[in-house]
Amino acid sequence: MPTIKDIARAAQVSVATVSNVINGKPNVGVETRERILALCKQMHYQPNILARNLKGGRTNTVMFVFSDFQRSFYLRVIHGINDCLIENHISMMICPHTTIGQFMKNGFVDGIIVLDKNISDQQIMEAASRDMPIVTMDRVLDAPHISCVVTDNHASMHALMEQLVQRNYRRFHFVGGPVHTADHMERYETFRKELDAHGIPFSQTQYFQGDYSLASGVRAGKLMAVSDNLPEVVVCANDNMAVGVIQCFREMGIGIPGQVAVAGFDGDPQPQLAPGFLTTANIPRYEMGYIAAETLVGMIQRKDAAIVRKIPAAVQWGEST
Amino acid sequence: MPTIKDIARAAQVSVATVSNVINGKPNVGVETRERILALCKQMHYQPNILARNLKGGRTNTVMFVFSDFQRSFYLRVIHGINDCLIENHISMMICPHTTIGQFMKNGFVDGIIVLDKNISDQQIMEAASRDMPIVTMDRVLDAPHISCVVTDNHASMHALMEQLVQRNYRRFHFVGGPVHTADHMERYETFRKELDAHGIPFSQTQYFQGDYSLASGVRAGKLMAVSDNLPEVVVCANDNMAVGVIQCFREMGIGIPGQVAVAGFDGDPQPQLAPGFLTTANIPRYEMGYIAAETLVGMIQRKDAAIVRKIPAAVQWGEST
DNA sequence: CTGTTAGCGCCTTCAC
DNA sequence: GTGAAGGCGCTAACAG
Repeated sequence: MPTIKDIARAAQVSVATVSNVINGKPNVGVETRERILALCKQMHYQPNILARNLKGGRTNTVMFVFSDFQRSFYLRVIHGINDCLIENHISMMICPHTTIGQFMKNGFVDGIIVLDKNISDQQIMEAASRDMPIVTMDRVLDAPHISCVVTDNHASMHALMEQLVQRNYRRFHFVGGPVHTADHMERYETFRKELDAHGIPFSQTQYFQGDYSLASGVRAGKLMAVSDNLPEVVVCANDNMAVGVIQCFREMGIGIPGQVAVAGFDGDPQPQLAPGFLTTANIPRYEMGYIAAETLVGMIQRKDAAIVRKIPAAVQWGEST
Repeated sequence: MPTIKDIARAAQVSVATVSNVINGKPNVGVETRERILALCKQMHYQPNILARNLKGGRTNTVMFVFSDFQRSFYLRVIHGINDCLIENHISMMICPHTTIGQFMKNGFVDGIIVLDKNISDQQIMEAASRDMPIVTMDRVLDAPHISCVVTDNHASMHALMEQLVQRNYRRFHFVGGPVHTADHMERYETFRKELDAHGIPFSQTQYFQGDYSLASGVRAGKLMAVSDNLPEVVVCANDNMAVGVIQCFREMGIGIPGQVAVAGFDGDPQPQLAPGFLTTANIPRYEMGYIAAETLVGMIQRKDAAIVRKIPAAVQWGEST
């Protein structure tokens, strides 16, 4: 690999001049510039990013912190991030939470996208406090250099409920996720608010506690069935639990949507169900990745201020309702 | 961020001594070493990777070249790679084929894993010729610094056929992929060989040309059905086509496996089918990623010679046969 | 317009 | 056992 020195020698100029040409500085004569450019091409010169960065420049690399390789829909997030970064000629580095230390700290990357619950809020804040632009996904943090991209649970649940009410569903059950999670709280809150808005009553006997797992959906379904407490429609805080409810009902011979309708929330492919069967709020994973990357690039290149972007999930109507 | 200089100043020693301590050189007094180590911890010192590499060291970073974010099973490959790299304290950089240029060339990464058909053999060879350790996946290249990790189509098809024959299937159809692809050729070749080995005849009327797409599977199925040319079992060069065949048969009221059995090859989740329904050769994506990374790490750290690793896919018996 | 100089943070001789 | 000096490839500040 030729270095800037080799080019300088070949062109009979100083390295500074070559550097100026490469970086598009105007202070170089036309013929000198052309000559150097030609040489660069001819010798296949590639500036060394490491050396360049050592001097405080940019690495044109963004880090994506992410560990959950079990959930295949995350590939869509990565895809979105990647597409945006490609357009901006930026590279992506994927790091699991275990190895971020060395990179967060020494300017190896220009910015960070965090979608990893193993990272504490504090770690993120700390990195941001060193002027590192950061975008968090699925988590909201209030700090100067931290932008956030999250699902708009309110708008999404609102839209879903509007459609359900419009189709004349009146007796609702709700299967909730872990009570302390933001997703659960926001989804449940809006669910209740919508019922109130339409004057539909709701009591504690209509609420079932789950934990986002399929098994907890099955449990909830069983509980409804054995206590002969069937609603017109079951709204679940996520798809997994909805699938559990459906499986349970099917096994017990309860018709869907004939006897009970079921709706979920997430929109990721459910191998146990026919595609498009489940009515759900479809979180746009690809788009959220793209938007996260776009936001980060703005912060890096244009010093954009931190911003919280709430992305609504479109209602995807299926046969389950 | 403190630099080595800051540590040296705080410890009242020269930077060289600090450097020696950090790099585990023996030529430092015990108490000096301890004092410096303590200081490093206390000041949260992190050596700057960029500067370190400038001097020809390692970046401890591996590049994974990959573009096909449509196929979700690739997440499993990434997972495998990632797990192996974590164990070796190496970071992973994911680059689409569009941005590899700058990285392949200037020692920004210690090695490369390529799983991207958009990269030409020649590009890979060229990078390898500069002493860059490379592992290709799903493609075999014969060059000094290039190892390869591929599916063992022969062994896998062999195993699949053995089981089919053992279950007394005798009349086989085959739906092939694009004839020039290595996967098709190897799978078909072994398919034929197995038939021969068991004295089972096969004629051109039993071969159907597909292109790995679901649609081509449907076409093949239709062709068999309308020409009243149904076998006991249809072996497909991949799962997609098998799903097509199955869909077609179902629509035409042909029982599976009652009238015709169907087997595929790949083992990736098929949203149209119940999980575990299709009999197939299950390619271990995670493991292949892991092995690819492991191989690369060996080449980087232990200067292992290039090697071709063929990974067999386990037969996964389902209800379709 | 072009060249000289001085670092960026670290590591590697080579003295002492 | 420790330190001083030089250099990796590049850029920025300043001279000329």
